[in-house]
Amino acid sequence: MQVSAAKTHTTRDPRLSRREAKIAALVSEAWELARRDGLAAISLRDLAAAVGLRQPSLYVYFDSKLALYDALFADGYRQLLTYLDDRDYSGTPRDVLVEFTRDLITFASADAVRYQMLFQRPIPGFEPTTESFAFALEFYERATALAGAAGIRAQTDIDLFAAVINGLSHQQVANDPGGHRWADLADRAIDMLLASRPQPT
Amino acid sequence: MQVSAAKTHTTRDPRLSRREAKIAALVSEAWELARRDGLAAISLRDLAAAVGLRQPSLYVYFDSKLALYDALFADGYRQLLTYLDDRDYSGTPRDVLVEFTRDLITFASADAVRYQMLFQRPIPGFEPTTESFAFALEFYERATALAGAAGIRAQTDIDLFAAVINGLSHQQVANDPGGHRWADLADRAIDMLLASRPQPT
DNA sequence: GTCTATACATCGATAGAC
DNA sequence: GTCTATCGATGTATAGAC
Repeated sequence: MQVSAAKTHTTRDPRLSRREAKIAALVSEAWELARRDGLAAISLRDLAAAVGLRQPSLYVYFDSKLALYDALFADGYRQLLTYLDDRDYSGTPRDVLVEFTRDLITFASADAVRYQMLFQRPIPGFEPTTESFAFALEFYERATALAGAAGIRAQTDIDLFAAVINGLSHQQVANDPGGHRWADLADRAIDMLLASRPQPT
Repeated sequence: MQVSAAKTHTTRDPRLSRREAKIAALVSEAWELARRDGLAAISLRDLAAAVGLRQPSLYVYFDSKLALYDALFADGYRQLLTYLDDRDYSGTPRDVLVEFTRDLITFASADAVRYQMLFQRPIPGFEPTTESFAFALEFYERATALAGAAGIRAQTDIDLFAAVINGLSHQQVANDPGGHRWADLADRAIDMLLASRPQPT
């Protein structure tokens, strides 16, 4: 958990990789602070202190506070994609979709603040950059691909699917953080979604 | 919209009611500011200026900023309950539940910030007082009563119902504010929920 | 109830030395 | 790349006159 990479690609340049390691440490500490005080309440002074720097030194690594949020956004989605990579989905498309749903709820439930950042956008004035948003798109493509394989293809079907996944995750995070009360409803939820399609495949 | 009452009961004392009118105006202006800058970014200076006061004068009406948030929380639920009161639900329990769901999504969609305050709790450190939370409980009782009448009574059924309603509202607010793309899915959502119960009534 | 004045903390960001 | 020093803004809250 919380393992992060500052960039997608690796590099051999020792100067660059040291910089990236520092950025990764800053991002990791920022998650820590956000879990303690809330995302919006992260203070650059606290963050700097947590890694043994003074606050102005952070501007070497982030142009602004919004740039830090952008790094968190990208990092969160990178964590999500890695988490999904590490799972191997087997079985019928229906079973795969159930597993995927359960995993997603579990991932959300493991870190409320991260869930907030990825799916609720609670920072007024923050919009992810195109680069960071690409990770979000990658996730949505994977999700719709799995749903499509199980027969959820019409736009209204996808809308309803998205709403149910989102609702389950939210209830899990808000009312039973770290638990699995709503994650356990994943199979029922998928079955009812599949059964509700106007014209079955 | 945004019509608010500072207290549930009315009073004949002209001094008290003037005070209440002022509080209501402050709450209404606070919603306005929150829609502009976000809930967490409400500034007491701005709020005071918006009603022709100086910032310290607000402390005559609210003991602290959290007290203002508490007033907003209570006001939002009062708006929701009033909104539901004004609708007359007729037909089968299933039809009533569909209407209720649609209304809820519409209400949420009409004001993203209000939705945030009532259902997402985005202010770190803010917890509603028992008095204000009573309005929330009143709402949840009405919702579970309507769901129960349609046959949603088991805890897992209620959990799934809550997740679906919540997910539909969230998607509506986040992706189509003011629209009805997810509100239109209410009847399908209710039917699939009713059909998914392990043991039908 | 409203005001002025102010205390006091915290914040993001910049300038410039080293 | 890191630092000290500091700016300028903003924030909540209180004291005390009127």
